[in-house]
Amino acid sequence: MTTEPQTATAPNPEDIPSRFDFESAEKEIYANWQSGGWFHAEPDSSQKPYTIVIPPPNVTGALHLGHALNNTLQDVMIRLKRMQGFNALWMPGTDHAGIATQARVEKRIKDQEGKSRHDLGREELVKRIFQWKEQYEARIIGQLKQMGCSCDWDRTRFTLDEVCARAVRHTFFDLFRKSFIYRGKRLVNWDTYLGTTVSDDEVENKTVKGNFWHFMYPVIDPQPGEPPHVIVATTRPETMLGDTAVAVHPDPAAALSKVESELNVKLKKAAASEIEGIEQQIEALKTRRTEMLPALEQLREMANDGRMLMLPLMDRPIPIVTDIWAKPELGSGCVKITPAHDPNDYEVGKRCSLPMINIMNADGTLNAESGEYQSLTMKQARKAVVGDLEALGLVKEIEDREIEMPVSDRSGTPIEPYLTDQWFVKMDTLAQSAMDAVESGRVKITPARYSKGYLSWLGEKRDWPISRQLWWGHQIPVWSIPCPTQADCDATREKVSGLSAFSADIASVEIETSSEPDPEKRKQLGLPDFTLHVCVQDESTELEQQLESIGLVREEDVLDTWFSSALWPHSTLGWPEKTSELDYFYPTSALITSRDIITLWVARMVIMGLNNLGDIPFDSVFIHPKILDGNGETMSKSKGNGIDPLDVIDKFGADALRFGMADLTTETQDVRLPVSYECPNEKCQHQIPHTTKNRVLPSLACPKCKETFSTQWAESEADLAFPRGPVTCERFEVARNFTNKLWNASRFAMLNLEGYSPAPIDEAHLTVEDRWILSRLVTVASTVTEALENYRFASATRTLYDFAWDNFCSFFVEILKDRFADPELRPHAQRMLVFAMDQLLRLLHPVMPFITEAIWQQLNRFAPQRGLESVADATECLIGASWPALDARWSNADIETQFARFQSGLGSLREIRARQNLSPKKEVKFSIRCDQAYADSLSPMASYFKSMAAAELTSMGPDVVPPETNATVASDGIEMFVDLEGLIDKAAEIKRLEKEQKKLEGNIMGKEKKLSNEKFVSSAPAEIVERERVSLGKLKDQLASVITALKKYQ
RNA sequence: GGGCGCUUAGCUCAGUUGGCUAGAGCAUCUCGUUUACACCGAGAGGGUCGGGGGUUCGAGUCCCUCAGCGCCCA
Repeated sequence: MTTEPQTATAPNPEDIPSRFDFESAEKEIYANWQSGGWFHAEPDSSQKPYTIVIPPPNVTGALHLGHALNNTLQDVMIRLKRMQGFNALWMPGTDHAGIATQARVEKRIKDQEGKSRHDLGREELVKRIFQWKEQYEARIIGQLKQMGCSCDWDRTRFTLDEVCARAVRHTFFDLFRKSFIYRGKRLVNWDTYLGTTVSDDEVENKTVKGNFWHFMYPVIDPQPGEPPHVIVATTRPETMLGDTAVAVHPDPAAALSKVESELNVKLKKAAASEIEGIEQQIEALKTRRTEMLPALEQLREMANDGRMLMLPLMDRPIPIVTDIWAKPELGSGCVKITPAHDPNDYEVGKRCSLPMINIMNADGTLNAESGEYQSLTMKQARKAVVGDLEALGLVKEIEDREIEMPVSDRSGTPIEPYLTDQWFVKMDTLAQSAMDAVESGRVKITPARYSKGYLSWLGEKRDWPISRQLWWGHQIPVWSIPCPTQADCDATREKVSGLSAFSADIASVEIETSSEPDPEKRKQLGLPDFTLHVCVQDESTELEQQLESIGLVREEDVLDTWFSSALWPHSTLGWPEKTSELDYFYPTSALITSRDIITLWVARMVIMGLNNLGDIPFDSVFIHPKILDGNGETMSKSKGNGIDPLDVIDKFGADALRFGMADLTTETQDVRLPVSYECPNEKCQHQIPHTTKNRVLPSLACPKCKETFSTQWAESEADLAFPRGPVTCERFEVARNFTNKLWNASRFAMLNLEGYSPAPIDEAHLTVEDRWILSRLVTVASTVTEALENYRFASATRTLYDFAWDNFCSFFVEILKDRFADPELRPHAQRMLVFAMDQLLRLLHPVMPFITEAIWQQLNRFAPQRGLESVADATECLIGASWPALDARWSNADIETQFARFQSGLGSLREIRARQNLSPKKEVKFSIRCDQAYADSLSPMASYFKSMAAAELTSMGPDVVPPETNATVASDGIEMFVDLEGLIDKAAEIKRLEKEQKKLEGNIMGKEKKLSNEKFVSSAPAEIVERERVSLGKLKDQLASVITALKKYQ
């Protein structure tokens, strides 16, 4: 059903700007999409769902180009699926990002007000962080909107909001009740500044200058022949206060031999430059064997005899133990063991059942266990300990040495290994379920190689430490009470179990047995035999008060951020409520993220989805490349090399940003994006490449024009007053130029659509180029669809770019110019142009939604009804249009070959024109000697040579006689003669022919060699051999023709 | 130490299962403002596919090895 055509009158060229004004268009278009409800999805059983949950950006700060990439790809998929008729939901939201955000806000408060979090208190700090969150959440969402992201904003979630909090409580309760959650001691990375644990991935190792101190520990009652001291070396002398043993290798001779043989193996393979160093090492080992081995073996015997050392300063007897951690090839061959303050020593402590003495308070000062050094900081203690040992004459040597120092990523302070109580999730069963999901193919990871890391990480089944000593996050819903004795424990348990919550099964109790096995020691340290923990499912003031009145106290710690992120695919859909959304949209369809959080996040979502719903969270995971800067470094906030996508949008437009992003999404794992500032001074516009220094400055001076400009980091009024220097990158220029090309193609259409009348096309009227563009459209549409559905984004963008520019603009539109000039051909030509544009716009929409929508609206003004075999009203918005589904019968290889002949002929003509330096207006005549079939296939396009190469085809066929003075081009079994009477530049022509001759001879030789190789002819597939033969024949014809032509001039 | 990548034109990258003369964009050079577009058009130059070995009729593509770079996990 169509209404009367209403074609707008043609605009004047000056009515349509020759550049797309993306700035104003983007805002308006986005607002229209939103008000049209296009982003919102409701469960609807008549449609298939397609769901993506956003990797929630951290509210730590603004988004950078890495996020732009991530979200572009998601929006491309969502828009594609929406057009394909799916009920597409893109679930948006943000992540509270525990430590990262708290650290950032704390630092800000410290800088601006000089206050610590303890000055503010928990409630006030959380309030402040919430204010920060509001600000950055708004900014992040604003950025996503400007990028064109079609998220269902009505459903926006935050990992700390009520819905998510409820999901967290229910999950925690469930795991607690299944006894998957426990509390235990663990050596953690302690940030003494923030007063919290930081995870391994938040620790950075720095190489700094330090010392290696050699101390002498006296032997208690040395027997005759025994040394009076044992020498140990350390880079952290202050930890000796917590030493509980000295270790020596159980078989030093064997250990030395092993090292030596390893060195010998290395020596054999070593490069010349390394040989000397390795030989020296082997020599040193030999010396060591003769000089030190007896002493080490003696120490080993002493250890076996249970001999003791006196720990200086503390006057504590400590044993000599044997453990493989002691390296006989290093230092004295003995190593001091501080189990509570060193990860390796901790393992030794566990192996040798050593006491673990914690000498540090949470704030980094020393505690009562360090005797008279109590309340010094670790740094002060170092000085004091070294000084005191020197006074005692127990320092043997101090070496200068470079040491690896772990530093907190968040605060920059050195990490102290620290033994504390932490909550854990038992991973064995849970991890196995997530491994099965990927191994069985229920969750498909693309590119497949990333499954390996996922599986091997899960395969370790290491328990997940989930407590963080922070205030920003989900507070652990556990109330605890120490029970000194079994009797206390039973009594408390009885009291607690009597509460109504227990009969309602919304609270659960667990008993923790003290980790200190020695009852005497427990008494000494005041440790209870048991601790009773109660976990409460839902927030309940009443129950909490009841528990507290019994004497239970709530755990202060909060949960690891990833705990709530792990629930994201179902918590956002309302779980644990049985919502219709959950029922309809879960499991989600795709998860698109970057590789650094495959284990931290992806694996845990699979675990939690399976645990909470018994189903995987998503069918498919796509891991996209990481964006590196021009120096090959990953973009991150801490480095300051992250680029605000809005900078790019301001300069190039959102479509260019998106196209650029999709275009660099190949299957590689990283991609470099060298960026520069552009001097905003109109007359200068100098490009200033980013360096490690200038990329973090709030303002800088242009080295060329010396004018100062501001950057994205500008905060002060003074900096903001300077003009903003945008960030540029070649990739986006290419993309921007592409949008402009598209804009102008549509501009051409608008200027030529007056009098457009919609009608189904008559196949009889289709020209070769019509059939060609239709055939190309079928191929391009299927290539793009297949590429996008398999996450090959760059392949899709390149196909589209080439098609739009090289096929559509450079040929189809160019040819149409001739046809528009002819009133008889015009109506059909208009319909073809309209149809081709319509299809192209649809194909480009997922990647470049704004400009395609803008052009669609214009096209709707001039050609509201369109179609190929039948005509229909176009949808009002492109976002809601259907994905192209052109009948495959339009695909036509013969037509494409036929058209390729025209293109090749045109190319030859243009090349000759350029070589001969003919002015564009100078018309030439040419003829083609070819068989009749070829002539017939080319003749429909003969007239186009005139407009596209200023060349007139005078004759074509088998009997063509070349003109006296001509330039000859032979290719594909034909000869083309360009009449150059009175025009020829002989030297140029000879040069061209000689070059051609050389090239042909080279190729012919290669092919002849190949074909004369009997093995090739007999082994290679027949079609390959045949292809080579045909190709050789043609090359020989061409060469003959070139030689004939050359002879004429020589 | 283990794992995963990368090395192709001056730069940034394509190159599905080995098979026509290894491609693109930018940059460079030449020509051109013809009424969609100079954010444009026409043309050109530029590569022993990191080195070495192997498998094969045939290797940028598969295998081994060496070198350099990056990331992840210890």
